[in-house]
Amino acid sequence: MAKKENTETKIIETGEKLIQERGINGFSFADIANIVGIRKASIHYYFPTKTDLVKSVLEHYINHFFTSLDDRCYTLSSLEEMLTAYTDQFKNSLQKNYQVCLCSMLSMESFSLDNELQQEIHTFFNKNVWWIQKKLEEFRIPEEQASTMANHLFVVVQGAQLITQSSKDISYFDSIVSKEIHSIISG
Amino acid sequence: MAKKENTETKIIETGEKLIQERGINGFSFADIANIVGIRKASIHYYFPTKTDLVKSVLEHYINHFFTSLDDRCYTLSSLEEMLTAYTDQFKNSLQKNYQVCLCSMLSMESFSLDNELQQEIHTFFNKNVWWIQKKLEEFRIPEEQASTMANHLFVVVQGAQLITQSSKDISYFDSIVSKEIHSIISG
DNA sequence: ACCTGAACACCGTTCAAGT
DNA sequence: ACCTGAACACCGTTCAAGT
Repeated sequence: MAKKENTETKIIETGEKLIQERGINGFSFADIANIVGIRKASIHYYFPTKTDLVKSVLEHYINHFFTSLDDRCYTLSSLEEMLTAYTDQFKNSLQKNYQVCLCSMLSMESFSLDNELQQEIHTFFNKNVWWIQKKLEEFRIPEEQASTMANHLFVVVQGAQLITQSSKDISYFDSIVSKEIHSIISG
Repeated sequence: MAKKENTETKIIETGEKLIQERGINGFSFADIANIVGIRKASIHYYFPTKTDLVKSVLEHYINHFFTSLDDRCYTLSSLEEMLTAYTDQFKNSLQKNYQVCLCSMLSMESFSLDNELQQEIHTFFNKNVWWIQKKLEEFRIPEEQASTMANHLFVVVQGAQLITQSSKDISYFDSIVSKEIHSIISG
């Protein structure tokens, strides 16, 4: 499937990058306009309000997140590899100018979000925990234990991301996350 | 020591509350001016720029954080009580309109911060881990183990805070944090 | 010492006008 | 269908002017 590089797609991809780096209130339509090469008024033709843009960016992000994760896991066989593939989704973001998971950033800015958006982020978080738990159960870990472990790994990833923002030290993220994965594998 | 309720203090306290709720780019000087009861231009007499205000707010927050924590622990005897006193600092914030730790919010917005501010937040985080580690060592936990546990508890608290922002469910914060404290006490 | 209105370049948003 | 300049009320910041 060829990538459609139309204006709308360029706006969404630019918005995604800017939100992950700066947050919803940390960039302007003028920033997007400069990067995409149009005037800021033109953005409103595709997205009447900033909220509309955020909704499209969120949909694009969530879809890509799980698609690429499942694609990656299809080639893997061990639980450790699959959990690492999961946490690498976040590590790869951090390696792109310390970008954080889109939903992590939006979650901290929930005051600026309407109820629908807050609900979608909450659902994404639940889907994350659910995804990890199902993987653990595939490898014969009992449901209750798998649920606790999944919640725990997810929380650790979120916290490690947040701390990396000020430390700018990705090796701290690596160390804390791999310790967590190891404790799941061996425990 | 009587509390000096002058204009400067009111601006700092209002700024602190607004940053913890909305983030640095989620409120305006007009918001502060309305609450404090002055015109927005007057704020610049005390704080020439928004960065200057954030620096004062940060200093006020960090000082109060460790002072009230140590005051609290002075009356406690068990490790579990002291660790709970630590995590209650964050829980108490969440109970005030889902306010997050000031430095957690600022850390996610590090793009909008100068190097000095980023460094101060990093230092606050290190002080947190250090504080937990010292408490564990006071209760005869060996240094290396105490360091790992301290880092882990801190990361879990940060992640749980972030998730609470979109779930608006403080009992999730409670559950994940108390599970962590219990695993330290019994492990 | 403390406060203010007016001005500046910016922001998101609207809209009538262009192709 | 797609883009734009101009206008609106807002934003942080500056400054000359008030007490």
